[in-house]
Amino acid sequence: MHQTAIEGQCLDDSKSKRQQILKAAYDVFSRKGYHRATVDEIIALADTGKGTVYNYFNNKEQLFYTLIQERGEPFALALEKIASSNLSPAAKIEDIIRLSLAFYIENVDLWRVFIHEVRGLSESNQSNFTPEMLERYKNGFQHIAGSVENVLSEGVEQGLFHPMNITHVAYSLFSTIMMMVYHKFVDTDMELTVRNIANLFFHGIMRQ
Amino acid sequence: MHQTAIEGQCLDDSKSKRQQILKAAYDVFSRKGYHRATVDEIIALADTGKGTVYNYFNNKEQLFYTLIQERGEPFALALEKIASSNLSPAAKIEDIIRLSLAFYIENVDLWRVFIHEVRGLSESNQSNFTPEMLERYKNGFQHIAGSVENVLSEGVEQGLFHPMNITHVAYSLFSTIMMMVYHKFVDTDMELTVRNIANLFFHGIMRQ
Amino acid sequence: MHQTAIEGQCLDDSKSKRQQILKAAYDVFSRKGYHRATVDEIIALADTGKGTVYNYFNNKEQLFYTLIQERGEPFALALEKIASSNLSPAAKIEDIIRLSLAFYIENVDLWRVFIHEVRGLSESNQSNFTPEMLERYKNGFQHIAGSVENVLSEGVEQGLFHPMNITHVAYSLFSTIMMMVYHKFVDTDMELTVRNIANLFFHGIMRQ
Amino acid sequence: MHQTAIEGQCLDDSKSKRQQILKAAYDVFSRKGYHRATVDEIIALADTGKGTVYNYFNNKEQLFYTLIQERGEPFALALEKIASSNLSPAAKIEDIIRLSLAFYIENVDLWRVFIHEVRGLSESNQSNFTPEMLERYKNGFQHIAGSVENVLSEGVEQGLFHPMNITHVAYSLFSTIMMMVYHKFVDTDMELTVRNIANLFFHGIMRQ
DNA sequence: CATGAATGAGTATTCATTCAT
DNA sequence: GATGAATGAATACTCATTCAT
Repeated sequence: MHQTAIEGQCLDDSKSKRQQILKAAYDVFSRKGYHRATVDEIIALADTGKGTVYNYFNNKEQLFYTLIQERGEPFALALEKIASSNLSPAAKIEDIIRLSLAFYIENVDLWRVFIHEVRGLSESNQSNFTPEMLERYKNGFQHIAGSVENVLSEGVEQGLFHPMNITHVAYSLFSTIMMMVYHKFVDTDMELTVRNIANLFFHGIMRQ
Repeated sequence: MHQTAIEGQCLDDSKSKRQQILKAAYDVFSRKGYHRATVDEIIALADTGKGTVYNYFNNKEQLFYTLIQERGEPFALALEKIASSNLSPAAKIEDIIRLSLAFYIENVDLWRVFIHEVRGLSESNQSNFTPEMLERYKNGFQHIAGSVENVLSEGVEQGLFHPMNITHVAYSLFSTIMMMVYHKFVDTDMELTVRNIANLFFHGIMRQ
Repeated sequence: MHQTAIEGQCLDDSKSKRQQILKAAYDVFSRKGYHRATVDEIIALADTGKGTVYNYFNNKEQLFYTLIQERGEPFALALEKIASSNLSPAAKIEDIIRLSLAFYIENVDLWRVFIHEVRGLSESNQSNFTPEMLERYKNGFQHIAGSVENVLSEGVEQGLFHPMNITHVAYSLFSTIMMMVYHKFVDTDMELTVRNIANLFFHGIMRQ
Repeated sequence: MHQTAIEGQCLDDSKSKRQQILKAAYDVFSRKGYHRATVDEIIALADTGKGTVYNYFNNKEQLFYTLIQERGEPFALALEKIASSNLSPAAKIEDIIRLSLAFYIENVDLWRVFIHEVRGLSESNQSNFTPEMLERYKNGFQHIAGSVENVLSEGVEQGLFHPMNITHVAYSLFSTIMMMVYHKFVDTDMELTVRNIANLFFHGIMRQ
């Protein structure tokens, strides 16, 4: 288990232990869901000792949420960047669809677990999440949906979109995107999928 | 708990035992999710003995899926009835939205659990489900979505709807409906919600 | 593990499971102390399944305190009976010494563990002890010492004993008794030990 | 934590490291008892690294017993000095009571832990204690009690004290002293407590 | 010498399932 | 059929100890 320090990669070694664990945890949580995932399986995959996991994470729950956080934050930031860019609202929506598809394809299993498990974890909070952080997590992609709402709002103001309940519509878009990934409906040509979703979302199914 | 064995009510009793268990199971599974739900809590609520559960159901898993089946089947049948009615495709879609909203409102928690759990079923199949049953469950609302696909198909043929991938669009509709319920976005005036969803689905967000 | 129900002792069987566990727990706790004692060893000795322990007791801690309670209560009652009898104070003291010696000889190891562990268990109270009960336990033999205090008080009032701090003296007597047992100083002729302790306690070491 | 290795203080430093650890260990063992005490907490208090502890002590157990030894030896020596002084037996006893009270007040928590833990040492002897050392420890204050026995013996020979089992009586005295400290019965005016104990010990409770 | 990251043996506890009554 | 006492496999987590730097 102790690395026979042959090569000179020792510098990032300690850093990589944590990364190894996170990577393994991602695998196992995605495949098994939160409850069926066992720490034993994670350490077997991470090729590490059981105690090491608990050196880096307080408990299974925190390991899980660290994973979510590390994966979700860059995505949320990228979304915000699109929303505040100079593109037209319609172009922004297309970009958002494209980015979201890519993100969910990468994280679909973990995200599904997250969306499911985040309920029912409020009380048993021994993790060191501040209540605010927990709230943020509990709202799931609410934070993420915010960016879309801004774009929709912008489009309505410019008279490009119909008046609407922007929150509902934003969530509708995301639910469709997640569903497409979830059911493996995404074409190998992702651009095609982007256009299909955008089309449905922009013009609906009805002729004229 | 101990039946004061007067008489005559035995038939009723044994029948209702099963129903009591299913009702209790619905409550507990909905509130706790599959893994956090315990047989102990279910029998406490059902006011029955632990062994009795195993007289009617092979195991916890089968109890869960029996629940799904008993709740889902009437819904699927009602959908089929709408799909094969004489209404216009658009009117059918509206009826389907209305019916589905009502169904998910009634079953949101259990269904959420179901959608989640059905994934982890492939690997550890110690249950006595035939592969076909499993397949049917794994497809989740596939059966249900079929009815919508038929309506969409009909609309496209009649030139009322744009050409589209009917499967994708059908699932998109359902994902939006479920999301609306899931996030408690449904108005007290349900009819308003029905119209909003139908509007978005028929005409999209874009003006003109 | 399931008893091949040959004989007709089935009636007290369920009762005896609990008793088997308590007996085994007594053995192990006495020998190993609270922390070194393992549930595994207890069940091995009790010839029972691990779950069975948790059917009867909430956790290791409660198992331990149940033991203490079941052993200590009869002793406390017997002491009270002596204290409120018609004997002379001196005769009561002798009876108390005799009874206490017998009790500690029987329970020395468990009691030593108890006296030690009772500190530091106040906070982690997930057991279903009421705070009052816990307080009673925390005070150790305070309850028990009360009976002796009453007898001493009586003797002082009758002018038989010197004025004294009755609490301190009562505890002194018990500490001597426990120490005698603890160090296995008790003669095979217990009556001799009783007289020796009583002599020291009544007249001290100094001539005249 | 990281020594800014200036110089010259290395000798002092390494010496004080050991002392820091012993001091911290005393604190933690006293507060938590042997089992609940963790090496992690000790090093946090000692402001040192985990490995350092194992440079100076073979293991947790030896750290504990080193502590006992370093604290107990000066006390034992002081007792011997009193015993072999020119004072009268009664005056020696009073001095011994005074000294012992002071010692136990200072070390009550650690000593309580020690008295308790010394029992569980026989079975699992993976420590590097020689059997003789172990025996010495197991006898607890036997070494200490020896001094009192000598004084008692002296008093009996001089016809000042009743004939008695000197070992039992010596232990009785110590058990009372320890109990007084243990239960925080010691007056702020310690001299009063000394006199009370001496009185009880010399003359007993009975009038005449 | 000092350090602390890595380790894994050891443990309490849970809970689905069985089976004798 | 109904029951629930008994069961033990499964699992998260702790913490003393090691060893490469």
